[in-house]
Amino acid sequence: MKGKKLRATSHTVAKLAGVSRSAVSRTFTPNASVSQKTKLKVMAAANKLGYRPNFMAQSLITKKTHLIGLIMADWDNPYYASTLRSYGEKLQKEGYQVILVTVNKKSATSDSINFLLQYQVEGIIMLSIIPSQEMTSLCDKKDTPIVLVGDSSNKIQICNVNIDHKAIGTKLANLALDLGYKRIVLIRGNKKLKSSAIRIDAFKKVLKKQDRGKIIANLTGILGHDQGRKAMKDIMKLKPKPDLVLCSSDLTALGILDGATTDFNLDVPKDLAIIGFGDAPISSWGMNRLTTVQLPTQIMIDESIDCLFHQIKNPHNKAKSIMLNSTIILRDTTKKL
Amino acid sequence: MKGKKLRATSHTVAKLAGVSRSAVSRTFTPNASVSQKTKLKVMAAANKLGYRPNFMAQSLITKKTHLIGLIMADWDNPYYASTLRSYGEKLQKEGYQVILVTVNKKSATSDSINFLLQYQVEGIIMLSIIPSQEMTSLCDKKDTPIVLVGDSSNKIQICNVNIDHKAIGTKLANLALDLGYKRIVLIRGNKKLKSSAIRIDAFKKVLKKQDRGKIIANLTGILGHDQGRKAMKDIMKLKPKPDLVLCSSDLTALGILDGATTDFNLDVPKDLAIIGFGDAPISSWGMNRLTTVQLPTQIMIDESIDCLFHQIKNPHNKAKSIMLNSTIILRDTTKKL
DNA sequence: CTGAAAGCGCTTACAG
DNA sequence: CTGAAAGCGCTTACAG
Repeated sequence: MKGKKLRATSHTVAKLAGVSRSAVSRTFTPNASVSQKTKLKVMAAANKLGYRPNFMAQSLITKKTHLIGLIMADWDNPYYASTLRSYGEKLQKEGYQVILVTVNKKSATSDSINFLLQYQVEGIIMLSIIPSQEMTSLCDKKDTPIVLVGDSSNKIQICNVNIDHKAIGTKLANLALDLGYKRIVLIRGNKKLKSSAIRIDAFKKVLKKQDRGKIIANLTGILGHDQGRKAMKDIMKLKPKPDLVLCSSDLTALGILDGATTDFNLDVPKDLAIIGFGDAPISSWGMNRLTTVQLPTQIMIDESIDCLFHQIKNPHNKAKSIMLNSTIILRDTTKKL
Repeated sequence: MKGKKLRATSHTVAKLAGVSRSAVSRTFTPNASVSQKTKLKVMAAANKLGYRPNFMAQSLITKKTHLIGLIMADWDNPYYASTLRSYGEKLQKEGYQVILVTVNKKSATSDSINFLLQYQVEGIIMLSIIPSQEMTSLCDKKDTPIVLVGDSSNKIQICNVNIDHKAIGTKLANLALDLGYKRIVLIRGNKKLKSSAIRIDAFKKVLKKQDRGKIIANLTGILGHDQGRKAMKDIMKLKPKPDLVLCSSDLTALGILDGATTDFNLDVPKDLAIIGFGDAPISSWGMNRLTTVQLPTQIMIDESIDCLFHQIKNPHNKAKSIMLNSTIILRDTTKKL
């Protein structure tokens, strides 16, 4: 007779403790009006039965699920694990749990949002998602706050926390010119990402304005170490030969670096300079020493959470976007100034 | 007058469609008995109102939340992002969503489990968690299946999917001896992890049995690139000097490698050989080329999900643990055979 | 401080 | 195929 023991409910506990269900509920509600005496009785019964309130039932009444949806694409990024961890820890500290939805770029993000809304999440954070109008109107209908981290879209009214890509593009161009680079290759991943487009536009604008330096190739669809290393083969065929490769990700840059040194025996930065983006931990390890752009990751996380909570607490708040500064870290894959 | 529009419920939809709430419910239940005609009416109303069933309310009746809890520690591992992604994708494909709980080693995992149980998760997967009796008895009380991935414990009756650490420890020892290494340093992270303890025991046993080779240091509490690189300084002080460092993680091994080559100008593997564990992507990049142990990561993920679903479907199933084989990958940080 | 009652949004026998 | 009713496990006015 290993019959399934019924799960303890407030009813069971109330019966055992000899009180009403209300009393049980109050015992588990902070600052509710219960006498110490009944509280103790209820606790004893609850412990005996292994009872804890059912959040699902609770949420039906309180309208609070304490659930935040996190939608992530672009998983190839090495610092995504730590980003995710930070979100998890911060959100947990605030008393929220995260429902994680993974999305490959092709799949419909709208479906994920719909799913999350059915779980009555109190807010949604989207990382590296290319936003669409449809997605946001979904959340609008349900009054669920949403914040987009890492890509912007002027067409969409949505709270967006992002790097100031225009500024960093300009900075990068000035650096490249100051260091004397003249034949530049641009490499990035998904060209639909607004962020990199903005950065590159700003970069180009500086070259044009100063009438120095030239972009001899503008490669897209290349992301990660292996694709970078492979792309290096095509880059070697270019003539004139480039003197700088500017990447949209550190991993890609490290692939280029590997290709250049291991496959083609180039001297970096003498024969070819490389600049990454993101300052992944690996980029500063012993032999890599990549010049790159350091992102204020922790600040982005904090700001996006603040932004979300602000919307949760003030439902009729307008979407206020936030722009963050990033810094170029000079290491060994570029010439010294 | 931007009054909050009330969320659509089955009631609202029913009224608009001119049918009963049952009809609405049936429309959203696959294979329920509804006529095409009412279904269409309901759908029209639902779309107009932006209605979708509330999962929380639904779960109260169906006893299904389609939620799986994922508890992770040990986030420093670089392949954790991809592991997480795989879990997410596979689980989503099966119609489940994941609630992610992050845990630092110190914090009480029991609390996380309690939390997840309150959300009525249908199962829990724990990654790199050091299990305790308390945790499992919690799940037991609620009849919630749990599977532990990546660490075992003989004291605990729990479904465990893990590498056969004894076997790989033996293999590693035989390899080390075959390659002629004699003065070996062992490095690992948390010494409470049963897995590495088992591996090391098996390793030692071979040395003892063959009466060859010697462990000249057994370092614990060292995990990740930076700590590895730092540990290399202590290793250099050892005498006699070691000829092999065996690490419990690729990242640590890469730190050792960086320390050896960058900080101490050693020739790897001539002056010092290094073996990692895990075969992280980085380990095979251009300049690293680390000899390491390749783990059947995808199989572990698949097996652990299968194991969980099996328990969900057969509630009275015994916990059957699974042992997986791993393979040594010979690259450039050890001598050739 | 306490309990009976109503109700959150849903599904599921039940009777028609 | 359809609807009225009961009920999932909880909380929250309400009256005492």
